[in-house]
Amino acid sequence: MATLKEIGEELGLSAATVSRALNGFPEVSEATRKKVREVADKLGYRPNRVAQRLVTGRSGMVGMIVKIKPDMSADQTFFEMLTGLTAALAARDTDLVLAVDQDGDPVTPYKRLLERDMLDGFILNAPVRNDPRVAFLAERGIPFVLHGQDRADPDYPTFGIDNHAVSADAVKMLAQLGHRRIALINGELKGAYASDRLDGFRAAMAEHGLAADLIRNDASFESHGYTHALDLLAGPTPPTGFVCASTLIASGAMRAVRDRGLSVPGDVSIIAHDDALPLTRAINFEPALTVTRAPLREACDPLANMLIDHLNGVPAKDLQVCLKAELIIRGSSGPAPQPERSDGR
Amino acid sequence: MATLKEIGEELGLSAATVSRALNGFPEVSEATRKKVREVADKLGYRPNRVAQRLVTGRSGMVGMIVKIKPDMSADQTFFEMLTGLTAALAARDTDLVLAVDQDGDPVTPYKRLLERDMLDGFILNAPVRNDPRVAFLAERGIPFVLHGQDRADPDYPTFGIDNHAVSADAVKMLAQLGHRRIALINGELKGAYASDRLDGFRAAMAEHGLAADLIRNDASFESHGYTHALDLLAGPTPPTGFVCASTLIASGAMRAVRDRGLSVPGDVSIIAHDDALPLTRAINFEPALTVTRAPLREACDPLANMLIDHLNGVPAKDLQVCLKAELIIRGSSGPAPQPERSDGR
DNA sequence: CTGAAAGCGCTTACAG
DNA sequence: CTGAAAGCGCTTACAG
Repeated sequence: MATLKEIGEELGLSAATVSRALNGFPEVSEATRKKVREVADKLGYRPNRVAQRLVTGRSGMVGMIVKIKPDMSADQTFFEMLTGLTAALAARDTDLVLAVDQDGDPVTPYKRLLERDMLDGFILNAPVRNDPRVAFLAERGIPFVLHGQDRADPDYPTFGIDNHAVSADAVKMLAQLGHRRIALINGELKGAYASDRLDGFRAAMAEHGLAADLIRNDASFESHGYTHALDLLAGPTPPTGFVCASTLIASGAMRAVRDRGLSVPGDVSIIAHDDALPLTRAINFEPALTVTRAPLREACDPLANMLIDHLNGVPAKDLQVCLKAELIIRGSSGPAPQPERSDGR
Repeated sequence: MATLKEIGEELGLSAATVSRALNGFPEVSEATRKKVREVADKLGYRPNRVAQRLVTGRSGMVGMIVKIKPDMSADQTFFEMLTGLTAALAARDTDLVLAVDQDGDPVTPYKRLLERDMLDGFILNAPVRNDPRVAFLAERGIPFVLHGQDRADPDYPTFGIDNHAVSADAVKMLAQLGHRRIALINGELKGAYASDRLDGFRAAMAEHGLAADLIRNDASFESHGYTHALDLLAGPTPPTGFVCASTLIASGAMRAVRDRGLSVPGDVSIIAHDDALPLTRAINFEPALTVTRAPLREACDPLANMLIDHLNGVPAKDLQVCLKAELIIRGSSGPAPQPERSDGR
């Protein structure tokens, strides 16, 4: 493995100059830079990260904790994030170190990882409201970026989507199509995202003068979509519109609608939030699914970059992004069915 | 963060002596060692891994590639391994760096990981026969340990179970119970483990003078266990015994047996290989499942230790372990049903 | 525009 | 049994 010194010797330059040339320092002449680049390429130079890390005081590693649910339901999103984050971090010369949370206190895996290694920071995923990990890391001055939003006014970097608007937009669209009985099949309420969606749902329903009484909060399984939808449809005043937490839940809900002998969107409209995960593609539904869309994968680059920018001194207030999911109307939503009039008109 | 120098200053010792005391060098006096330990504890000393890595030339990181199948079927075993490996490696001061293989050439993710970082070695999982990753890494002199066995006579560290014996033991047990028609519902044949199991099955069937004609090789899903078992049971001479690649497949097979109106183990015996994954516990089957058992989790410590021992100079030939899975007889296996005699005897 | 020097925190021959 | 010194490969003030 070639070193800066070896490159320098070949050119009669010092290692310092070679370092500056390779690192794009402005004071190096273009001629020198060019020669250095050539020799570096010829020798197949790769900087020794460990040496860089020692001198810069950075480890070049950030941590993330994987929470393994007993039912493994986190997997799909986990792999999506893992793929995107490793790539995004690699582009910033950073490694992702994973640790597994095996259902204990939420901060212990962070403690362990911090003790063992000098990690530069953390990516916090799947926050709950006022996430305890935030207090833990903030207290110790460990930098991190939060994926999502766990409180109203954070003083650390965050990247996420506006989950309040996700539900609100869905309700608004259905209400404009004439739906009056709209149900929410939400995710598990412990997740901050789900409680934001619930708030958004209630607010939008109230705004349209509708009763927000058809609500289920549960893990994002197809089977839950099915059973909750079936149950809601069996009620006294069944919904004509479903707002679903995920395409998986929408899939179950759609199956339930059909098992009741109803059609989508003729009798019941369905809209879901779409993380754009590879397995359950909204476009492949019959009819194609109307969604609020925010590809999970697209959170990876910002998360990685924001964390590293923060490590480089960018203040947290400049690193807080909340995107709006895109509303995409497809075939699963339509006008509310005409009420059957009993007065004969 | 305290350093060796600071500890030394407090005691009037050199950093060198402190280093030796802390690292258990025999020439340090016990008195000195004790004092050093105390001060180190008092100051909360943690060695700077990056500095250690620079001087030892080791990165303290090993790599593993996660192969994400489109159906995410690798997840359960992946998380099991991730949990065990990170813990086992941490005990040896080593980090696990993951990269994701997105369905391309099997060696490209290794190339990328090697280019980016100075990894000390790799853990190779889910080998195929004569795995191409082996040639790639061996050619470059990169140390690795293979989980499983991809060829007859490897010259690198390997840890796995005797998959030939897994099937052979299952067949032998069923044959001794009088079963003559024994089916194998195997994993996907591209996996080296599955082809070993197939070989073992055929060899044992031949040894007992039985025809090995009821064989299915397919991904390890419950649904595959169900459809293959159903199909095999519908044949002209249906099996009375099933050897299943996994508890998941056994679960499907058992469902199929019952859907045919048959009972376990009265009409059909079922034995499966059990990785002891948390989700599908053999003991929870009704009746409890007879298995060959080899907890996947128990491979993690040996894999981590063997790789690091190898990095420390232990020759590959001393780092090749092939365990036998344990045969555990439970309620799902029993004597072959008495053939209904048509001659009236 | 470039170099010499110091230093990041550790380990390890080499002396004594 | 312990210390002084060199060195791992880099970065970065400080000089010139």
